[in-house]
Amino acid sequence: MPKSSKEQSDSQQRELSIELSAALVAVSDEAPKILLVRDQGGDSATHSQFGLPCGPFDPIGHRTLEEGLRTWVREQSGIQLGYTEQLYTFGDRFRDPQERIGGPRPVSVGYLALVRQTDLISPDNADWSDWYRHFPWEDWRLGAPAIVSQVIASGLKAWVESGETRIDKQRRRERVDMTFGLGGATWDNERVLERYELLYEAGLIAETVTDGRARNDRSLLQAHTLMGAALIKDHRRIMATAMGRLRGKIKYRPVIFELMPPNFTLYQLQRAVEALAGVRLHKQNFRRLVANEGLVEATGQIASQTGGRPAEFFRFRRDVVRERPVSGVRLPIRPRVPGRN
Amino acid sequence: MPKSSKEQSDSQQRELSIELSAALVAVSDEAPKILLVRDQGGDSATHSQFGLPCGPFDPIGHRTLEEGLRTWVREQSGIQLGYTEQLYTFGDRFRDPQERIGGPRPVSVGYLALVRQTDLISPDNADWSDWYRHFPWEDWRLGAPAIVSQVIASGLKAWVESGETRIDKQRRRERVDMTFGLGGATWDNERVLERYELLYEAGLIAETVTDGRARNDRSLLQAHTLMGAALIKDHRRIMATAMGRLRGKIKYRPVIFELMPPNFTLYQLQRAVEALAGVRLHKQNFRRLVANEGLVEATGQIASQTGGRPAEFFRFRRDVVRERPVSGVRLPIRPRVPGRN
DNA sequence: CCCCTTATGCTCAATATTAGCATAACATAA
DNA sequence: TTATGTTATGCTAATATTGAGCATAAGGGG
Repeated sequence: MPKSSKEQSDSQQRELSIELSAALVAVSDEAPKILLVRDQGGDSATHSQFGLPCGPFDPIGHRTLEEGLRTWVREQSGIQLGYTEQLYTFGDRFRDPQERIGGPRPVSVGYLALVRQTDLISPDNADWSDWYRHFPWEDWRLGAPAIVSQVIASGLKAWVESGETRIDKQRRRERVDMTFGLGGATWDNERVLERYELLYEAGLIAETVTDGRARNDRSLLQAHTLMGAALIKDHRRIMATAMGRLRGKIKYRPVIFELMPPNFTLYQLQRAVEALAGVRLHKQNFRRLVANEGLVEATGQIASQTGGRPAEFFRFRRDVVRERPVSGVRLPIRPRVPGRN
Repeated sequence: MPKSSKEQSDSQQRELSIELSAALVAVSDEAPKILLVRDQGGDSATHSQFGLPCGPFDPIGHRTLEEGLRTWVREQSGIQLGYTEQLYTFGDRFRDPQERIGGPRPVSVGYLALVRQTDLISPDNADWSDWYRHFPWEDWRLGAPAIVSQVIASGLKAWVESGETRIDKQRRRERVDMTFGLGGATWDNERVLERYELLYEAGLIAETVTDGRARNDRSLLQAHTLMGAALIKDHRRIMATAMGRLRGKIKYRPVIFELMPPNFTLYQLQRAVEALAGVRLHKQNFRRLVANEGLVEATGQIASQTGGRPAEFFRFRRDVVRERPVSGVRLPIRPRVPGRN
């Protein structure tokens, strides 16, 4: 049996600190948005100065972790959080490059928070950023993104080839195929985190560089720019976790309505789902699903607006939640080649 | 804007410690099992001396949270963990009654770990306990458990009535109906945590008492005994989280095979799923689903054993995971009244 | 009024699911 | 040896759910 680690820990645990970080997600202009704040310290290592709202957990002042999070978000962005859900606790060593140069060992608890379109005023010091600016390979609404076939596939191929042994290469290839839907596999829109971590391991994104490699390689920098905007620390990883979770959750819980204004047309609803899921849906089937689940009810009001027949406004039926175990919005996915509806 | 909490936290964060706890789950004898270890300190407040394997996270000695967890589990039970997944991080104040009398503020990261039947030797100082001994209301394999209609329904009714306002009572009733499938709602086997927390709030289980109420009320003690065996700290809450997650997960990921021996009959597989899900399934449909998903392949070997026609042994097809986004084992639920198969 | 756009109703075929029926292959008791 | 009980396994009819698309309605702008 291994030596107990108790003695060590008692004396040295002081190094510990818990950081609370929030991925605030909203949808507007048919794009998923994430709230970023400018980092006071800056983080020259990744050339990024933006990150998620975050702050240390205060065991005295904060009654719960979530309360601490709410406080920090309010302070940094002025936003009062609504729907909030814990994502994951990250504690790997050297997550934050600061740690190498003597900073404290960070453990960070990531949260997903949903913000309604109507509340979407950009606060001081913070900005709503298009989610796909940081994950350009995740948007399949117009078909397979160019960056997958042009940059990622080849980059990952090189990584596969750089495997030590035959077995190793084999395993790498399988992992690549599965996570990126290459080699005949299908693209699973929920595997956002797995894809991010694979790109990280393969050295294809900016964050990897902070773990040692040359920082001045021009072509590398250029490639990394293509691969989406990085954030401080491991905040892009938290974003990936958030979006993966959200993509999964909209399918089996009616969380999408946390992002919608009180009244919306079915098409607006569909657009919001599409923005998050990163795929286009079949319109008629989508409305049938939503209607059959009894998720919405007509308000009687008619939309005044955009070219075409006016649509009716609907609202979320809060009662369904009480009635029965209610599922979210399944995804009647459309064929790759965009057709009429 | 509220006063920044930064100043406070810098000086007083020392109080912080992170505890790693693992819910090790296995299935044997058609019952889900959980590994409990005897608590050195004891916890007179809840009359329980058993808890999950756990220990403090050591930022120096542990490279990752999960590694720390593995170390602690190995030390306390001798078990080398296989499939492991992080559940949730609990940080509410006064989770642990020790805290009231000056103990440190605990933040605890809970994990779910799956242990294969074959590896099921009960280690020193630890025991595999029937999961339903701690959650007797969760087992619906033989229909609605008596405890729900006889003890819980009435207890929760009293709690509903003790609501302050009309609105308050109304809300309580809705919550009760939804989580326990009363008043026409359907029982959702995944809501294990919600049910536990509701019982906790309503004061129907032993853990509640540590938050203030009389400890010597005889009828109360008796009622609490009926309501399943408690554990130290908030370990029963972590158990609830684990089982809820697992019940959800077996439906969409093939995790059930992490609990099975390499070869098994389809009925053994079904029994394992039933044990976890807490419901009985339709046999023929179950095997069709498993077969259609391509999750298993026949080994050719025939079971020698129990009364009836011998069954064929199957094994998990590891390749499916590579082939496509593979779902778990959906639950073709059988009617309440036990019938033939 | 024609044409473009979006909204909405509806159908048809392909699959999946639910609930059983029926038969096979063993063990054991009459 | 046969009847009976038990579990395994194949198969089917009735429903429900999906996927794909046709068709019509109802606006706006030339």
